[in-house]
Amino acid sequence: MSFDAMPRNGDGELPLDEGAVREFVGYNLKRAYMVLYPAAQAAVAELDLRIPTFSGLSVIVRNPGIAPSELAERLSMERSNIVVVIDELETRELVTRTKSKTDRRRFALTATMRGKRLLDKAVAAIRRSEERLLQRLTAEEQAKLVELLNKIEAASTD
Amino acid sequence: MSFDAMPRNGDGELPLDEGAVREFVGYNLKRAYMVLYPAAQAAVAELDLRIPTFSGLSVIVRNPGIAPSELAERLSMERSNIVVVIDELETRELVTRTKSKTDRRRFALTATMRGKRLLDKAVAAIRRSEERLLQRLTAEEQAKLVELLNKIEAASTD
DNA sequence: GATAATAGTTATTGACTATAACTATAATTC
DNA sequence: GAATTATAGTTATAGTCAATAACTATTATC
Repeated sequence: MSFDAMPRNGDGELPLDEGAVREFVGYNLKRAYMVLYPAAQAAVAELDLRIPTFSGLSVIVRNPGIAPSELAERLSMERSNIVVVIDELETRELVTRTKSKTDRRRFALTATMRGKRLLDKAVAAIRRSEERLLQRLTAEEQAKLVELLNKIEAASTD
Repeated sequence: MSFDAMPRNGDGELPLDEGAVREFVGYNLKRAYMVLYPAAQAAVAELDLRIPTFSGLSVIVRNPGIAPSELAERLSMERSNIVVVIDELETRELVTRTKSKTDRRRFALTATMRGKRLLDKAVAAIRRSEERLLQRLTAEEQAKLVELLNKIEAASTD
């Protein structure tokens, strides 16, 4: 059994149908992402960080000496775009960029003390933002969600 | 107990740490989205559709007579950006745009036969794409995932 | 009737992504 | 070991989508 869509009379009293998009996991994914992303953006903006810059910093802190190309791969970004991120991090003295001795094509990226401290603050800020927005999900649900998301991510190599 | 990050020697033999980003639901959301979105994009591209155009069409088909501003609201898009979508749909004769009689500021958008047929094809194409990429998830897992995503979306009004 | 609000439009900007072309170094192949 | 190929980083540029401001026409409100 199916219900035909009713023509709208322009007075806006009929509830809007969601459209076929709602059947897709991708659309639901995007809608949820569009809740968390702007919130995270606002959280790090207070520390004068953009999301890509924050992401770069977060990987460099945990991987002292990482090369830009490795960073790009890890974050699935183009090398050309990672350059801008690194420039920003270096200018703000959050990261140092030194020539590798074993391969002079490469740079070794290392977070400064200042970079580490700022990262800690940024992490805390995004945590607060997610805590607020994920209130309706239990810890188990959040874990389950991440597990399912990671299964999708893993499928990209299929 | 914590493990300090090991300095990298530049020979790339150490596995890269994920960085603090991975702790966030938002990051995992984005990574999964970045698997499904380009696939859906490629699927509808074969029908000469972009994702926003497809989304617009999908809502108009189910809501004959819908106004552009309602469409924008339903898809969480700016009115100014919806105009481009509608232009495209009208030019391709997938949708008709007629003045509302009760409120002459408004347009009434209605899908043509051609629009409905193209939507069916596009829906089928995205379905195939998602079926392939969501193979690792059971039907129950997919349902659970959407349920959790919708809880996040609902939190946007908090 | 004057004022404010809404619908649609246009132009423009910004953020992020993607591509191509280039230089330097290193790895390879003959 | 010289020539070729591949890799790392960079620059410039373009594309996509989202966001803002300013404008006109119409309707609603005071």
